[in-house]
Amino acid sequence: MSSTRTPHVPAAPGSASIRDVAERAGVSVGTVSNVLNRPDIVRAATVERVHAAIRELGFVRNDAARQLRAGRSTTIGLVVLDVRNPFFTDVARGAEDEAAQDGLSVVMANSDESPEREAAHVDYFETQRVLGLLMSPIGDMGERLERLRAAGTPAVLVDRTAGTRALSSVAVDDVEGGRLAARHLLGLGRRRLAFVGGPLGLEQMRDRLAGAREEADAIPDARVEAVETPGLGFADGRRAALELLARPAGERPDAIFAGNDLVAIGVLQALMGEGSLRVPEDVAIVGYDDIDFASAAVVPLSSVRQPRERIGQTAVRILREEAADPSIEPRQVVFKPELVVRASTVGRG
Amino acid sequence: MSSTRTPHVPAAPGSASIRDVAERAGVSVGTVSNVLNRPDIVRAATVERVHAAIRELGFVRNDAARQLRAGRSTTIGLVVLDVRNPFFTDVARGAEDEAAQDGLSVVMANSDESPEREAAHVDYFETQRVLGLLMSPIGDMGERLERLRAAGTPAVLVDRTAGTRALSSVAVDDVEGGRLAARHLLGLGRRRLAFVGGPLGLEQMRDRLAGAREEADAIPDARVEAVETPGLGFADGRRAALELLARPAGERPDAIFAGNDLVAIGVLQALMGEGSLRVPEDVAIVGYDDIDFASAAVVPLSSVRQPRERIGQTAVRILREEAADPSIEPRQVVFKPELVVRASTVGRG
DNA sequence: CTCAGTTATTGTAACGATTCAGAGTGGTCC
DNA sequence: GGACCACTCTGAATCGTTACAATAACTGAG
Repeated sequence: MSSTRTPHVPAAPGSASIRDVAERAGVSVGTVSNVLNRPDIVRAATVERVHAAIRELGFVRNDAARQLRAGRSTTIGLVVLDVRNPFFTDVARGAEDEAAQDGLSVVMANSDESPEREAAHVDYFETQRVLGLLMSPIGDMGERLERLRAAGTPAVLVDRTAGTRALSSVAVDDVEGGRLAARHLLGLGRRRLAFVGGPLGLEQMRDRLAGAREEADAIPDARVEAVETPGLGFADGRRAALELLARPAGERPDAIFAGNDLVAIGVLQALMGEGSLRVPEDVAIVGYDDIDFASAAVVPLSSVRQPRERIGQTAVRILREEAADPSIEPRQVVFKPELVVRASTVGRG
Repeated sequence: MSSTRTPHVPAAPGSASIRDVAERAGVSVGTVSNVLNRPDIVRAATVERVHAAIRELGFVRNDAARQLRAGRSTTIGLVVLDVRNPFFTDVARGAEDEAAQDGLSVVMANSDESPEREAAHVDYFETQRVLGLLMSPIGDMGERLERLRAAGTPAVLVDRTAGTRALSSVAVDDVEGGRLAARHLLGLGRRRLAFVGGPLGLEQMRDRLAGAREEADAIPDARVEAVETPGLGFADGRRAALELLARPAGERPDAIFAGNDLVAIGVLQALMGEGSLRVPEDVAIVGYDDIDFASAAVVPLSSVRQPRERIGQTAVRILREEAADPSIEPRQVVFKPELVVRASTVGRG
């Protein structure tokens, strides 16, 4: 062996390994690794020499090897329903900030409300042996995620309460959000409410609707009609609003509670544009999420705000704990939403 | 050695390795690997036996080990300026679809227009030894990307022409886009155009403005005034529009060309809302990007469309070629934009 | 001068998948 | 019956990093 020691080629430009660094600095690979991971146990002069070699060779740690050895990566996978939705980007931001404190990274994948894409992303993250998964699932992932958890990859549901006690989740009380919105509208004297959002297959949507109905049921002549949309985009809101406009004026709702702000803005524009209705005089509108757009809409939008960044932060914190100790009990955290009142319900001043 | 052969523990639930699979199926690890990678050279019965073992053990390939051996990952890193911008998510979509054809994955990172975050993401992807990088850089990444390329990690600039011949890029001809928009507005008889967008430090913005001016210069009494905004959001458009509204009516432009659709929608809302102006009668508006919102605005927006998904596709295709053959010449692809005419310039019907 | 006790460094065995030279089997052809 | 081929499969080496036991070099204490 020692007679045929490999010359270990000069190494392509940027692909120096720890071994090249060791050779250059005149130390062993173990020492280089120590400089990288526990510099405190290495003599200062040696640390300096190794750093010099690293700089000269442009050495960059190979994370694949590191992971292989460690068994786990230091990346957290985040699968969101829709990257375009500011709600999720804010959650992502909160998660990233929290993760960065521990030197963890967050990478984002977009399922775009497609169960197939979602499954593909989870597959990918599984092969990557990510530290854990943060997800707002579209399909029924419960069983799969429990299996993953058992296999050492914890998952935390985001913006969804776990259907099972076996998984952690960080969500916002959507029933309460629905109550807040409806209570506000009812308090303004509106009686014919419509909930515009969907698909109602989404738990969040069902809960918001249920909360609203709960409030309306407490008032004799009040009711909440459900206008289901296939998605939660801008265009879905428009379409739903056009449907409502097609009705005789007397049968239209006098208040609309939208499944999210994008839908609300779509509704708003269609009602004011095509419908020439006045908001809030003819119809009051409450959105959900309180995205930036909400306050900047033609008529600033009243909306139910969720602590988005805190959701991301909390989810990462739980994930970290579960990754460190798999036997820990799953936790379900539920935040309270908050109503932000603007001109779309109370007019000016 | 053979006397002390490791019992190789039953393996924790989901963490079976290729070795466990081999043992279970009664074949060698090499065969399992072949079943995974070149099933055609393995006897059908063996393939079936191995697959059964895989299913029984819930085996999932460890990508870190795979990468380590291969030297490169099969993941493409995508760093975008702003995940919320539908332009980038569409580019991402195009990239993902193209990549998926080759079994490659795309992961997205958001620099949020911060050079620090951008650098951190590039660092991360570098340690990951990604197959390549797709990015719309904010800071001056030229030098760094050239070094990465030399080290075997090609990068393709997206939505930006490379400042250097040493890097590939896929962009859209923004000067032409500016020409299209201005030509259209001038053709409608408008003479006092305003370009609303910015910051003008962004190459894209300068080019669009330059294209518009080029057209206007060909017509005696036409001119294009630049109204610079600090960013490209909704609110930036609103603010700029309010400024214009503050002027005496005679000094207001009769047509506005916005740096992107978000700005255009902000302008639109402020002009119609606060300003009570009619669009397009009093002021015609052309946006840029043709995002979904554009066609769904209060007044559907005329806009300059860029082939977003094709940009992503093309970028991946170039990246793949460069990854396969590092000596290949960098290419600069420039697509032509296209004008989509809607009610914000030509009114109804 | 030896021995214990630090402190700094080395060398090597993993981690899991892939690759590739080689071995075993069976069939065909002369 | 031997040579040759095709087809399957095996087993070991390898990728770059980390952890850990072993060693080396020194410092005082007795």
